[in-house]
Amino acid sequence: MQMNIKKIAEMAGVSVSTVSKIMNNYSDVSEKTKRRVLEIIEQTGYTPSSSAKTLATKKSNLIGVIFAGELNVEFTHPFFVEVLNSFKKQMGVLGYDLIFFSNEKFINSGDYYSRCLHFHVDGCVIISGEQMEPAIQELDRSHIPCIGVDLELTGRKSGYVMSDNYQIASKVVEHFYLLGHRELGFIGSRADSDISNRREAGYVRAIAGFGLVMNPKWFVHGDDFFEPSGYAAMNSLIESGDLPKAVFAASDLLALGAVRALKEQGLRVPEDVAIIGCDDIEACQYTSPTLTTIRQNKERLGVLAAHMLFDLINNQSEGGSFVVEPALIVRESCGSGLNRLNR
Amino acid sequence: MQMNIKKIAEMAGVSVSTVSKIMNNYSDVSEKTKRRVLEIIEQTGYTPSSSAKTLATKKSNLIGVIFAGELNVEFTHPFFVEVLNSFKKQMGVLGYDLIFFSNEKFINSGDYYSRCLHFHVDGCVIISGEQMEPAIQELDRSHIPCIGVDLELTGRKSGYVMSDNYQIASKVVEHFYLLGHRELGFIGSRADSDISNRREAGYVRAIAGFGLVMNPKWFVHGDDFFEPSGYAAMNSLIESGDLPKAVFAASDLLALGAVRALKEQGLRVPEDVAIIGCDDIEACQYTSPTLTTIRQNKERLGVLAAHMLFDLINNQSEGGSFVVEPALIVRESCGSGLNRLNR
DNA sequence: ACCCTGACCGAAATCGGTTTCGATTTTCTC
DNA sequence: GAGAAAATCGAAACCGATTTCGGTCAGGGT
Repeated sequence: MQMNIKKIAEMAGVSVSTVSKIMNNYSDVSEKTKRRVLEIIEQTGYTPSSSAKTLATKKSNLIGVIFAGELNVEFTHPFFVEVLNSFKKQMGVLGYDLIFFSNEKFINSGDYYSRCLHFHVDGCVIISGEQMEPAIQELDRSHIPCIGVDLELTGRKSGYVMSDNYQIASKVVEHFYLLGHRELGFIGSRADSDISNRREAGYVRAIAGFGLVMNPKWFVHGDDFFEPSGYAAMNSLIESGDLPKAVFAASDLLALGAVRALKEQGLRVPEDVAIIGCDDIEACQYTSPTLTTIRQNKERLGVLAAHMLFDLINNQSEGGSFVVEPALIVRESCGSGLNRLNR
Repeated sequence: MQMNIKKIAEMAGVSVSTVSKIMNNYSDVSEKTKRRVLEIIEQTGYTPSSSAKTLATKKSNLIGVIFAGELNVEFTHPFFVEVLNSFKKQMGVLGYDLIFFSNEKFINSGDYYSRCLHFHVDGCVIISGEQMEPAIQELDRSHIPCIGVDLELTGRKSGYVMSDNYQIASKVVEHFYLLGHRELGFIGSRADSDISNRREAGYVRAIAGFGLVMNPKWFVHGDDFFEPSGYAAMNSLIESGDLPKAVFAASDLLALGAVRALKEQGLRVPEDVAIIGCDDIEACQYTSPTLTTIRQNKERLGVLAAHMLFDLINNQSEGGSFVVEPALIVRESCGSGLNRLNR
């Protein structure tokens, strides 16, 4: 039988307010009645209704999760999924559950702000990597605490986490350089992808920094961060007849697609072309050749996002950003640079 | 400024009830006042509070998502992620949002039923593939509509979807058989994995059905459905010095792990050992060799789960199950069976 | 002019909690 | 043992919606 606070109160012979106080650790309840009431709560398996509680307190202990951007990443992108996993776990220990807004109900309207109000979420996390849309800006500027993952939110109650994309790029160039490569190519996502652009900009800068010249013909772009885009991009490079000796792909999936295209044409990785990816998703370890990549600390990104959001919700911070350090993970797709590097 | 129904009513010069009726398509409101009120709602961007609505109606339009089982699959298993993606999309068009319970808050208590009541979810989907835990049974037996994905729920208000695991196994054996293989091995998940066991049972039966003999030494098990387990399992097979000519792995990730182990020992796939996986996750297309596998129709599983749940919620069905047909996808890891088969 | 009928609208109870503040009881102090 | 302080408890307003049911009013029929 479905319980509510009134029934509990009756059974215990106390008032509704007393039961409520007990559930919320008020101090003005005697140990004796507290025990008695808790006993009954235990027996009946009573759980307070979240909607009633939310209605009364205007707090829901719910975090909205938004996958922004045109290409519906949703759960398909391994990088975001891993960040999300870590975020969910951390948010769980902080006492919050996650609610995922479906985009289908409001097709093209994407009115995230309204839905945040609708559900009374205490805060939300926005996962993107693409350009900022108006609907997101509205949220960013609102009073609702928001954390962007790979999305630069600058509102008063907002913050974001991302990896240092410039450092990512410069680590790649350095590695290529030390391995003796001077002809560096790049495979990115679509032109309006903020993250891809940062990596490209950092790459270009690092190339100059090492005194190399960049060849625009070796810079190609796919439609997204997924494997087929990398495959297509590398094929276009191959067809041009002018291949660089080393290619940095803005995601591991792009890199994997590039490798597949190369192999299909009978070209060897790393002997003919060296490849470095980005993210360090699990698959990197299982492919052949295993993929040299830049690791983004996905677990830390998730934990940081959770803590920043928590602080924002509890007014213990004013927003801001956290940029986490990437790390070069040397595997096979660039040759055994290990030996040379460790010398 | 945050709106509520009362303010809207005042601004429009009508009563609260009238506004509510307009929001819910009641017929006893004149076109004129309806237009006037809608105008104001539009201008103010008013969205009704879900908690107040849920409190009053006892419907939340929320679906709880539960990852059951000891090994925290969460978002890490590509198969479930794809089913979930499709489920989320379909549930979205039906007007529902998803809420993910975190396990951390109630460590080891896993009292899913209470949390369903707490959030007033209209139904929930339980993703598993492992054995049934008591906390799930409680939910299954409750009045809350539940759909299991790879989990056999039999309650009065429950149902489940899964692929036909026996057919999966028999398609594998048939394919191996037609390719001329007579020595068939198996790599499964842990012994208490329901799904793995079904596939194994079907495999054993099919082997007998083709008049072959099964060799228990060629049947090994990992700890889960992930890559490292497959790697370890294949290594133990290799170490035994007695390798089958063909191996069916209960998941693609297991299969990929097995391939990696084989390659590491200088063995060739498919020349030395043929491999078939299961699920047809995206990665199958990108590995080398590409992986022959049994495709589970993940999109259909998700859509079916959504519709079954919807019907259950609206009392339009009495539960039951849907078993979807698997399909053999021939790629490289068994050799070019294509030619022989198409003859 | 009167009654009847439908169309339209609103008052008020309700959902299940929280929180304030005053009332009552207990304990303490001298 | 009286009075004050502290501890304990409950009445009632409130959160923002829904829904029932009765009231008002316009217009049509006679």
